[in-house]
Amino acid sequence: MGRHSCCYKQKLRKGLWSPEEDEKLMNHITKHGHGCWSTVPKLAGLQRCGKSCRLRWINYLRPDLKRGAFSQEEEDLIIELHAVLGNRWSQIATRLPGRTDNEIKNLWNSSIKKKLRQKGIDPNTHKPLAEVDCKAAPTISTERTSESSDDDPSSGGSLRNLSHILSEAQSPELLPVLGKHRKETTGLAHLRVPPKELFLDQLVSGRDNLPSCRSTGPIPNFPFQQLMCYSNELGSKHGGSTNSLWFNQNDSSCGTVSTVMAPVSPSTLSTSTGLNRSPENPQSGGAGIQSTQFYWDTTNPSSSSSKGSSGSNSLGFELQSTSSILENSIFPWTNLSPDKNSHLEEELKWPDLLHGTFADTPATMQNLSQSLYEDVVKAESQFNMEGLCAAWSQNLQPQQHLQVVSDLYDKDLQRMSLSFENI
DNA sequence: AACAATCGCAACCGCGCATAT
DNA sequence: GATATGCGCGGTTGCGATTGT
Repeated sequence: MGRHSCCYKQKLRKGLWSPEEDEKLMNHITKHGHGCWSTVPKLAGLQRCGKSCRLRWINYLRPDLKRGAFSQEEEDLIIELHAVLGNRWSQIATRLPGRTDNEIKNLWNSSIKKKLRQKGIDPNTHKPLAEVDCKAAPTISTERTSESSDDDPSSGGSLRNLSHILSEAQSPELLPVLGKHRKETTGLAHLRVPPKELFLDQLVSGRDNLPSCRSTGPIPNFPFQQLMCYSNELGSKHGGSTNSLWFNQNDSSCGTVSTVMAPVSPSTLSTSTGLNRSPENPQSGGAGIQSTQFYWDTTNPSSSSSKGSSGSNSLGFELQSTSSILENSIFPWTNLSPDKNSHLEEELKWPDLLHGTFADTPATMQNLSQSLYEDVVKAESQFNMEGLCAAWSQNLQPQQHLQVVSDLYDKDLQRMSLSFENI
C-alpha cells in the first residue's frame, strides 16, 4: 500500500496552474485521452504529478462542467442527498450533472452549513438544533476532539447521526451502517438482523399493496422514515413549493422504499422513460425539480430496464444509450460523433457515469442481485432496498422476485458478517 | 487608505481499494 | 501471497478576493 511514487519526486510544480499548463493538459487529453494518469504529465510536457493533472482535469478543465453559482434546486438537492449519503461527495456529485465533488464539498462547508444553522437545523444530523442539543448521541459515544470530527457526518458525526436515527426508529432490528464507520462500532453483537422469512414476508406484502415501487405500509427495519424533508423549510422561499422529491417523512406514501429512490435531475427526466410524475402533483412541471415528485412505476412496462440499449442502475433511473449520453450530455459542446473521438469515448466508462448497469435479459437475472449488491457495497450504506426496488421492476414472476430478494438478503448478511469480523 | 478578519475556492495530502506484477 | 502501482475519495490547507473596522 505504497505512497504514490510521484509524491517523492522533486522538481514537480505545485500550486496554481498556469494557463499554459492548462492548455497543455487540455490539448493532450483532447487528443489522446488521459490513459494512465501517471504518464500524462510526461506526455503532455508538464512538470506535474499525474495525480495533480487528474485533479485539474476533473475539477476544472473537463468540458462538461457546469460553471457558475449553484441554483437553489441544486442546493436543496445537495442537502437532501447529504442527509442520506453523508459526506460522500463523489456520490452526491453523480446526482448533480456538471458539478464536481470538490465543488459540492466547498459549497457545503462554506455556505450550506451556515444556512442550515441559521435556520436552526444541525447540518450533521439534519435535525433541529434544539433537538440535537438535547439528545447527546446516546448510542455510541465518540469524544469530540475537533470541529471537523463534529462536523463530519462521514466519520464519527455520521455514525452518531445514523445511530441516532436508528435509536429513534425504535426498532430493535435495524441494520448497522458499514464501511468506514465499522471501525467505530463495537462489534457484531450489536447487530440484530431480521429473519429472512420475516423480511421477505414484509417485503412481499408491502409490494402487493402497491401499484408501484412506493410503499404505503411501513417496512420495519428501515430507518429512513426518520429523515427529514427540507422542502418546507428551504424551498418554501422559492414560491412556496413543496419538494417531496424522494424522502419525506410527512408523506406516508413516500416512505420506506421510495425513500431511497434516486433524485432525478431535470436533464435525466428529459430523457428517461421510466420515471413518471406523481399523480399527486400532476400539475407540476417545468425545469424545476423542487415541486415535483417522481416515482418508479413498475406497472409501466416501458419503465422496466429490460430492453435494448438502455440500462438502469440500481438507483432507479434509466440510462440513455452510450452514444446518446455522449451526444447529449457528456459532450454537448461538440457535434463530433463518438466514433470520431474514440479516445474520448474510451474514457467514458459507465461506472464513472453511474453505478453500473443491470443485466438486460431474464437469462442474466442471476447476476442482477450481484449488480444491485455492488451498488450497495459501494454506497456502504443501508440495506439494499433500492436494489430490491429495481428488482421488482424487472417484470419477474413472484418466485423469481423472491429468489432475487433472497439472494440479496443472503449476500448482505454475509457481507455484514465479514465486515464485522474485521473489526 | 491601511490593516485585519473572513470567505470562497483550488489544490494538496493521506489513506484505502483494486489491480498488476 | 506479497509487493508495487494506479486511482479515487474525503479532509485539510493555502491563498487571493472581499468585507469590515
